[in-house]
Amino acid sequence: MNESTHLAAVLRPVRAGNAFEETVERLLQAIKLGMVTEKLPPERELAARLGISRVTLREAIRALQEAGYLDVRRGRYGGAFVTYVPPPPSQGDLRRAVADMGTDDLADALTFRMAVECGAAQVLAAAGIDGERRDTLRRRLREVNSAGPDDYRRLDTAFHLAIAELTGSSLLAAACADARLRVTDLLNAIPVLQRNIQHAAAQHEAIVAAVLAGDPDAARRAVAEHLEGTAALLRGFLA
Amino acid sequence: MNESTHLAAVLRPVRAGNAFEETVERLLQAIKLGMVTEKLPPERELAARLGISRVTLREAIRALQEAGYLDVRRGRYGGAFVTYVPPPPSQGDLRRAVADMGTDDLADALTFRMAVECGAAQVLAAAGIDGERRDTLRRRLREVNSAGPDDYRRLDTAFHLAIAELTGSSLLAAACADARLRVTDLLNAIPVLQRNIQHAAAQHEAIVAAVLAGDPDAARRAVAEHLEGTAALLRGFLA
DNA sequence: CATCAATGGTCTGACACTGGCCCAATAGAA
DNA sequence: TTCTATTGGGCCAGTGTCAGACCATTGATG
Repeated sequence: MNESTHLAAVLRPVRAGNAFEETVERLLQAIKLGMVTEKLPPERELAARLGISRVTLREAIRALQEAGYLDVRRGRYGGAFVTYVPPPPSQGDLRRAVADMGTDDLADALTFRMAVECGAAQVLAAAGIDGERRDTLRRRLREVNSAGPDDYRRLDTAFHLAIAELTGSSLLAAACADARLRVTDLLNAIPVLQRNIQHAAAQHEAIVAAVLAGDPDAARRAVAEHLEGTAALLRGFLA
Repeated sequence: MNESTHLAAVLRPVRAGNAFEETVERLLQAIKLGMVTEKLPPERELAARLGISRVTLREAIRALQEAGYLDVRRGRYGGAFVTYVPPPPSQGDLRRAVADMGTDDLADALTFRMAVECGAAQVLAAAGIDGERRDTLRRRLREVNSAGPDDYRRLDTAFHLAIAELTGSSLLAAACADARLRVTDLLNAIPVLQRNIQHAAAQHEAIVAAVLAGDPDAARRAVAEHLEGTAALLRGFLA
């Protein structure tokens, strides 16, 4: 194994696609994750946030509009309104989603998610968090644990992301968001069963308890167990 | 805290800069990390790897040539030869590097690195590795632990990256490479003391032992301790 | 009803980036 | 010496992207 082994990690493609494609992807994920429930920010603001021109953003919005995800209205109090509602889960969708990304990429994504989420929980537990942030974490926990099937995925995402964000590292938050994005389609394709929610709730409790107790090992273990459960659920529906 | 809190993580800039800038950055990092010690791959191949046009790549190479990092020669057996040699560490360089990135970004980078590297070690330990990969890991360990001050940083990078790569997740490998890149300039600015090398060597041994033993908690703890040591070293030189 | 502020819609000139093609130089091979 | 494969160097036409300015529409407000 010579030096070129590591080169792959550094000399990888500089950009994933053109600006238009990446923008469509981003917006689609924001919508599917339920992070934008009403309407998108104004074009000018959104373009600035995404670091692209308004023209490119508008092309992406138009594509999503034509695909039925958005309803764009002009005039004051207008905007790009989200019309997307998650489709009912089906095994067919799951298999298609897996086929779309390939089994290698699936393993990659699950491994990546395991690493960054465990890392985030561990860091947060090790650093300790102050009163206000403790409240935030507890609130997220309450929200996801009291969610109904419709809101569950969205609030689960919010909970997991909150852990990364509370570390104060935007790089870590971005990595966790990215990891979650990569499995969104898969999770959306499997049904949300009350039994699974309750099982996950106990694990969420354990994660929060470990973080609040400042126990990095316990936090790591709790997250690992939780994500293992999710992965097992996926495998179950695929088998 | 409404839904918009999480938006920051998803509606972040789509691209970090233009293709030229990103390419210069990539190549510079590959050079500084010592991953390219002799010469770069041919322009045509490199452009394909980086997913950019040859024109853009050539501009980046010319910039690095003018900055004294490369020596470009034409004709068969020509190419872009690396002329860069790491400058002697100095406190001034360190302070400048810190000032360049800002203290917030520094904390962000250190936190990010802690999370992803701990996550990688944990995942690798949990998954277990076969004979061939065990040998790879052991070889990397031997190399870094027997390195002299000149080669130390390069082989240390190789060792840390090997852990991420052995998980088989290219996303994770990329994240770890990215994390390392963000602290390269800082590490290059602090002197490599024999005492520090020996201290780190013991920690590297502990990491490998935990991974080979399949003990995720121990692996996590060993990496955390190691990176804490590095962070403390940085703080010490800054104080 | 007239006005206004916020928002999407459109256009233009400039620059960045691409893909492809051919030229120039170089060192080894014949 | 001559040939040849490999590599960097240069150029061009086409497309993507940008920044900014201006137009069009809308619903609230006075």
